[in-house]
Amino acid sequence: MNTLDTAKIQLRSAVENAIKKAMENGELINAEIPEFIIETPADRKNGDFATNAAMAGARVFKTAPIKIAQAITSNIELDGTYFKRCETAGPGFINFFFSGDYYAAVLKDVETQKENYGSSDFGKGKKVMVEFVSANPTGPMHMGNARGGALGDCLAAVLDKAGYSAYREFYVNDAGNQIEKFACSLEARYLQIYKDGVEFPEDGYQGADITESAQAYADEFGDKLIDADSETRKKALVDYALPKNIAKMQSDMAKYKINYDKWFFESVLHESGEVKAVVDLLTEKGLTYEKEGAIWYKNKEVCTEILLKEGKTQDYIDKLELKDDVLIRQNGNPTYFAADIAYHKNKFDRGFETLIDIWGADHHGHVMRMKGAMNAIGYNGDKLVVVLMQLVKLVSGGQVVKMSKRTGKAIQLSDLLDEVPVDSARFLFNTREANTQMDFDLDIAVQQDNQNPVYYVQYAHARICSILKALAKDNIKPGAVSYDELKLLKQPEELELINHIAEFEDEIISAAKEYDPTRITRYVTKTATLFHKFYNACRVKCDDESLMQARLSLCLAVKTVIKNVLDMFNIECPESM
RNA sequence: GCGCCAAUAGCUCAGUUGGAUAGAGCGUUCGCCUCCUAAGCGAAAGGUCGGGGGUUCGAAUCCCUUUUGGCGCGCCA
Repeated sequence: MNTLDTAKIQLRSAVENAIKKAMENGELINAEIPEFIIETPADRKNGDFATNAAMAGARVFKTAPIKIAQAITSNIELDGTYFKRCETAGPGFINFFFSGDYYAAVLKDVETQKENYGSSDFGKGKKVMVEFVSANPTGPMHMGNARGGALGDCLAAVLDKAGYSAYREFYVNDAGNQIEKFACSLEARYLQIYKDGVEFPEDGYQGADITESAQAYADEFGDKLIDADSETRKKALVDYALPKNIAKMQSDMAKYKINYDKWFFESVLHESGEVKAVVDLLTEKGLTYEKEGAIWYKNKEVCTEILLKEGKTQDYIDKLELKDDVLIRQNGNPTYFAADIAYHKNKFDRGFETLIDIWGADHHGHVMRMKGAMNAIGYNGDKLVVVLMQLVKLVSGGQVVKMSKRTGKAIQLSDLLDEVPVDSARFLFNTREANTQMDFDLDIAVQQDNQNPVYYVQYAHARICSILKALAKDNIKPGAVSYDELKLLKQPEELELINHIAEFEDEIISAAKEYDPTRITRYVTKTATLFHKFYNACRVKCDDESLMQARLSLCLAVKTVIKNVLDMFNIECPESM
């Protein structure tokens, strides 16, 4: 239990006991203790914690909030807690102020836990899979994949820190319709090298990468496929181009410092019969039917049931115009949806308790039917969490950048990594919540200065290291600091910084609960800000040796927090800049 | 047409289960190194929280309605 949580629990029970005591001595009428909250006021001059207990109790106690607040404060016992005093304020808030023991205890926590500070067993070791990026291997990765990569990787890191066992997976769609399209596109581009008037398929992939792959094959193997039959030709081209594309994705992800536990190939699901098996399973459950030569899944029926359970009206459901989905096409090939059901079943069967998918927001229409399908085959759809990610626009000089200056083609992830330092990209993509449209400012990302938040944070760390070095030169080393010495930290900048450090573990847990790693980049940026303020207000190197040791201890705590965040996110944490 | 997401300072965005005078960065203006890294800090200016209703002690936050933008409603993935 961290010090902050301990303090909250102490406070809640102190308030409840005070209410009971006030009822016993007749200052309040007998009633059930109302539900109340304990929160951190926006303005710290209103206390370190505040409760609305008096206002919340106005009705049951049939008394004005201010009078209830007075009854509580006159009966409250704060001895033995991390609080030194309380006061009533405003419309009936009761504000509580930490004692010096609290701040000292926080710093001792950090000192004891070091690289584990911020970690918790909140997740109880549960296995969680984060599947992210999963870009189509028929073409290069784009900006959206860059955002998804940073968000997914850092979300997994946050989950680990919060006590889950996170697993990173990339789903490679190396089968199905898009591979057929890929093949036809490659074939057309290949033939166009040697013949005039070869038509490009209407729904083919237009990208220059297809032309380049066809050309690369031609450069290496010449025109030997011209007279081959189409199937042989397409297979040869795909067998040549697809592994290259996948290898490129793998090297790009490695460059982006993302290490997947597994690259899962869709083709495996087809070869193993899992796709067919899941269709059979749905059929056994009476959830499929044949129509026009295809096998359909009763999506409307399944989703309607879910929505009714959620309390939605039939009228609402009717308006949605839910449709059924094809699982096996007229031509006998399974759809992406069929394979995706099999894939998610496979994930659950591997023992993952929660599946987190990071998808582009353009797939949101797919969420309900996927959860429904999980329910339909006997799993819990609520254990599939889909984090939707809105589009990202690349901006430079206030203008949206659509093309790479260097290549003149659509911006790719590899172009981005050529221009922007990896740490900068990883951090900046984690400054905006997934579900908001985002402008990625190229100008800021390439700057190695104060405008770039990642450098701002790193600078705070380097500054601390510099202080330590400067003091070491004078033979001053951080030593064992006593509680009493730590209580010398009384400046507002010192206390605000310690308050913030105390919230680290809770912040990680909140980020894990909300599947939102972006909270942590904001948290660590605030940590840096508060440190810089402290640095300007208080000198560490000073004549009072006890105070110096206390401040040194605070510096070390900040250093630990920043390092723990940057290490967690796989971002460099330099000792000098 | 129906649905999902968004709208907060000039710009980019925070704002916790409804709480006290709505915040930060950038930009603008003015300050701070004889002293541990000025890649830093302080101050000023900047707001109809898209509009309108409602719920209540109290709303940026919850409900209804409306406007504007992004996205989705395939035998595509």
